[in-house]
Amino acid sequence: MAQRTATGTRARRTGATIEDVAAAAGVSNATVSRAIRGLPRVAQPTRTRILEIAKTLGYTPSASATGLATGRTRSIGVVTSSLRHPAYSAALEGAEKALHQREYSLILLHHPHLPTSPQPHTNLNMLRRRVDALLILGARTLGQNQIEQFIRDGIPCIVIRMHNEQDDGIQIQAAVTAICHLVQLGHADLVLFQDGATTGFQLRLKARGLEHCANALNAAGIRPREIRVETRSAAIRNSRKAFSRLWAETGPKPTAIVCASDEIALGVLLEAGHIGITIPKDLSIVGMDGQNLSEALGLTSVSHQPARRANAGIHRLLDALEGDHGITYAGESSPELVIRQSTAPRKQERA
Amino acid sequence: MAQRTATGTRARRTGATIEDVAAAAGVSNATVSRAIRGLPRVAQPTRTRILEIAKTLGYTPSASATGLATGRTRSIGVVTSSLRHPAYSAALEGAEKALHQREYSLILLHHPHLPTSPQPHTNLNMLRRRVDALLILGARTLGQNQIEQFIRDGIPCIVIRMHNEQDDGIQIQAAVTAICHLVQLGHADLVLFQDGATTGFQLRLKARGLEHCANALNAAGIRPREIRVETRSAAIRNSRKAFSRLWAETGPKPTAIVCASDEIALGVLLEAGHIGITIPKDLSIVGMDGQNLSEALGLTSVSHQPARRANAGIHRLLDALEGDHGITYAGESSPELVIRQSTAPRKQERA
DNA sequence: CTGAAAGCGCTAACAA
DNA sequence: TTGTTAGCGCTTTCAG
Repeated sequence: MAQRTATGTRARRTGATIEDVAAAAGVSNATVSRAIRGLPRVAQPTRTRILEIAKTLGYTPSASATGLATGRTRSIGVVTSSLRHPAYSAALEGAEKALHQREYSLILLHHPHLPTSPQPHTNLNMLRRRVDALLILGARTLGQNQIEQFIRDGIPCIVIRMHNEQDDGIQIQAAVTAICHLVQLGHADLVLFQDGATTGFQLRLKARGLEHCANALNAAGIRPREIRVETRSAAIRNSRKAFSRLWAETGPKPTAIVCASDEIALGVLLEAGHIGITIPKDLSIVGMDGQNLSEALGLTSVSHQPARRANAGIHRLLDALEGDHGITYAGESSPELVIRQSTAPRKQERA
Repeated sequence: MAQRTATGTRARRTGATIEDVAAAAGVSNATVSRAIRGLPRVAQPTRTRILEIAKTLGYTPSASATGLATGRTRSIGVVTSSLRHPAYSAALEGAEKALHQREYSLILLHHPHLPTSPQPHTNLNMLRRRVDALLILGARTLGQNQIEQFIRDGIPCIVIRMHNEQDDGIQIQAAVTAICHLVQLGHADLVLFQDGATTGFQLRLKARGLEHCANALNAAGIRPREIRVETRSAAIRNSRKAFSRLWAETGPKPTAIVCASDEIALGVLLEAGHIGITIPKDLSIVGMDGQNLSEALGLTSVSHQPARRANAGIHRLLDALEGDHGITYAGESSPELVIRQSTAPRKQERA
């Protein structure tokens, strides 16, 4: 029997220990340990008996003890700069699923990055001896130095870039995907409703080494107009206004619009409904990274698949951890187009 | 010096231990332990020196070792049935904040409840010896038996009810709040856009012991009409249709609408815009539990404040844990009305 | 195939 | 004020 009377008052009611199981089964705790974890050197009948007794006693190994003995906590930290943004939630869900499946636990840390003041590594320290590895949601969530610090401490890190960040390596791909879809539908007069922060589309194409893409568009005579929507506050309202203004302009109306976010798309949708424009007959709209909203609205959109990417990230992390090799850098999965009801071929009536 | 060469191959690079600090400071590890944790029986100069050395060495206590020694993991499990729903995200955020502030870590578990098949306590077991307590998001997330099981094991649990559940104890309060607001604005012809699952409003009032409320409404000649919107799929679209149908009816139009969810409100808003109804001049709309969306839309709404409630729940849990007393059952904070731009006094033109 | 024993890093009496 | 010591519950050699 385990001598449950700790050294004083620190007795805390705790479940059965490995010793209880060992005693009940008439074997040593070493054998129980092997049996429970499915390790080889245990006779089949012994194993069966032990497992049964363990179940009867409701035995669950103590994470702390295992952790102390093995040096691994079997838990992974997930650091995110947002819990409200749907894309981050999706990523979190993807990570949770992978972790749960592989029987790791997920330690969540919300670490919003205030643009001002390079806040010190606040309670990131808390993670140091608590997790085996780190999944970081958002490229700007942790500083490069902090990440290197962790890695130096033997904690592997993977960063999942999110689309709403300055670093638009993903966003630009998504825009290209959306445009391709529209061009295939015959649209030529496109306008891009961009997030206020981003720089010119054509410029970004080139910066990303996608000149061929820019050239192709030019060759086809397609030169998307760009409109900046201030999204810091009241994205929806600003988007409505921008669309209203656009539509009031003289000259030919665009036949398709690509929106840099769900909010922007919603604003366009609302105003279009108000003006009496029928979607997608009169106008095609593509949203971006549509989570719940664009599905509910029937909005065609291109998704960055945060859930899938975070999921894959966790698997890479755990593979590295368990295989004792470095992290493998699988190619990021590219944005995926989900076609719903807001896009249609261009009207050919008076072509 | 800590003898870092473990019993064989299990050497895993790990940071400085308490012994390293003790050796460097020329004291025993017991003293270091006291110094670091701010316990009393340490001389001030010694403490200062130790702290400094600890910092230099980058010492962080091992959670496993502390856990094993104290019997408490200093981490709390948060079980949620949804990571996508904004209200759950908000609750998660609230919980995370409280936990972080009190230097606990949050172990996240996603446990969607499939209505079918009473799934066994899957990997809930994983939590058993990993957390000191449990915060459960959603009344239907865990079975009563599972919760009792945990409590029997010495793991305190608190359940945070969420508004989108059958148990509408909160939802009904919210509806009452919304109606009061509208009545004060002079509205008398209200309609409730309800979630498909819920039962009659008046009935629920009575079931909740709110007869006086029902009576007051009757006395004032206010008898809200109720419309069920199927929200299982395409809530927004269904809500649009329902509103469109309502408006096409002959007879007097309602002057205000209470919506049981954001999606429903959005549907109404979209269709109202389409028909050419001006909000709030022609029609007042109140949403529910508006997270990001209703703010962006300028929708007046009543919030269940999941973040605040989860936050408070965590604090109660930790107080109980640290004070070694039971959980105190503070009254749930009631729904809060947030007035934005979608409600206005009833037009008095032809009264 | 099984057991004995030595830790993992920290805490908390108790003694000094 | 500080040190000594005995664990916390589990893993993992190394011997049987």
